[in-house]
Amino acid sequence: MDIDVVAKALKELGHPTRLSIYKSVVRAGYQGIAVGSLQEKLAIPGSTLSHHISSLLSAELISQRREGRTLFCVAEYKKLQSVIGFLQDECCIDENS
Amino acid sequence: MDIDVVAKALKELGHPTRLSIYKSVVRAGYQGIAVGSLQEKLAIPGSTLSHHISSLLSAELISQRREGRTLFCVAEYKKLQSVIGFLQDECCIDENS
DNA sequence: CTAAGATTTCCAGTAATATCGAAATATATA
DNA sequence: TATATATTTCGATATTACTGGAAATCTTAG
Repeated sequence: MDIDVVAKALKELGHPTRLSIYKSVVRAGYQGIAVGSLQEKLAIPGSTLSHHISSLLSAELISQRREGRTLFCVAEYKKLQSVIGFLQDECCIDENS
Repeated sequence: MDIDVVAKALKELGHPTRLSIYKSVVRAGYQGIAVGSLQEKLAIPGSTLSHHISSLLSAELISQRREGRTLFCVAEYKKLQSVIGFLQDECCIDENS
């Protein structure tokens, strides 16, 4: 996995509010969680929330699914796995270098 | 582990140059790698490198050890482990919430 | 077709981050 | 002590990010 892609993902996770959002989305499972529910749960203005969601989308950490007027945010679990994989594989101790 | 602490660590890792620095430091093992070696290896100006190293230090992702005039950067492996742990534990699927 | 609900985009102000040359500091060596 | 080496701090600038109110969009329901 490309280091720039990993850095991008880590960067977007590296903000307290966004990390909270992401945590809520992940814990919501495969069905996801509505944007409105996130707003209620985290008590932040809609526009601010929307910006943060865009950031997470831009890193492909989450995706969205529409159901009527409601947009659900769903975690891209594979992305998180590959980021964790990078940290474990590329950033491990190597006595030969 | 506090979410703000994790976010801080992720934020500092979320920059391509810093992630490269961190990767080199981690792979250098417990002996660490000299600041000068990092500069040579990554070909960036000393002042820029120094700022990035400060960022990593501020997140306690690395520490330093002096040997004569040379400063070695050493990875704080426990920190990485706890960040990975957070992502795996706090950000796992939970069907009951 | 109009109104209401859900979410985003626009806009603007403010704050934080990134970059790097030059000067300063710290440490060792002659 | 003078000099060389290693690294940081200063200072200045450019860029990017964060925040949130207001307006716009998109979608469904009446």
